[in-house]
Amino acid sequence: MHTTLDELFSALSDNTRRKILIMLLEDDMAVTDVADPFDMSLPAISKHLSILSNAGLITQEKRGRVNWCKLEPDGLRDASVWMLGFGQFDIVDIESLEKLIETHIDLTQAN
Amino acid sequence: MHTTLDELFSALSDNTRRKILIMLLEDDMAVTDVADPFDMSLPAISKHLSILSNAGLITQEKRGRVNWCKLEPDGLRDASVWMLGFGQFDIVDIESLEKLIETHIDLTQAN
DNA sequence: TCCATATTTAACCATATGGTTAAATATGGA
DNA sequence: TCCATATTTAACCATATGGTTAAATATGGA
Repeated sequence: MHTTLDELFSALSDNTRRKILIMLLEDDMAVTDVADPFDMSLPAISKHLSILSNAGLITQEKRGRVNWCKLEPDGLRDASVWMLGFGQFDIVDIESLEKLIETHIDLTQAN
Repeated sequence: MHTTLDELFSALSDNTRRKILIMLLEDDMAVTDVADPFDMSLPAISKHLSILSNAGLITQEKRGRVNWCKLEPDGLRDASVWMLGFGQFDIVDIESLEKLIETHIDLTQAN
């Protein structure tokens, strides 16, 4: 799925959508369940979800009546590649990056 | 300068603005010079620049008639912290990250 | 002093965005 | 078959966004 950086960053520029992404980090969710914590109508959430889909940040799979929303792990890739490729590598200090890498390696080896 | 993630991602969601940031990676520039490569009016560029300022991605310093635009190195920090903290660490594969870190360390030691 | 240069501000416009409510659609289950 | 549940679509609305041109502002320099 080819999406533009415009779509990606724009999808990320809304706090509701960022919260949804974080919720989906836990587990796949039905649209109704995604909507639950928000003080907002179901159609509004439905629209946010299609924006996230179009940006490649989630996928949706309809099983029966339920449309399951699933985080798309590679969705952020283009955005982060842009940011890293941007060259301002100090965006995160080296130390915490190395810590993250170690964590990642640990997790990998735990599998 | 406290800016929201909304402002940050939203500022990054426009290709003109991303191009401007990359231009400023080279060197500080006057507003007129920033505008030059774009097929767009000066006021339009001026607006883009204030959006980038408000998002904390650049700073502007007026010297004489000229308003110098300068990349704000830490501007991307909050956005990238969000993306990394998001947990999907595979956004960039470990290998290229390590390569980047090495490059960075080389550059640091070259100073 | 007066013109040129650099930039922003004002007023405007078309389209996008993020929300609403009401209606439509599709599936599940008694 | 018929109602309930899950979700989307349609129509609408207010405000934001990204552009325009014309005018205003401020500084530099002859």
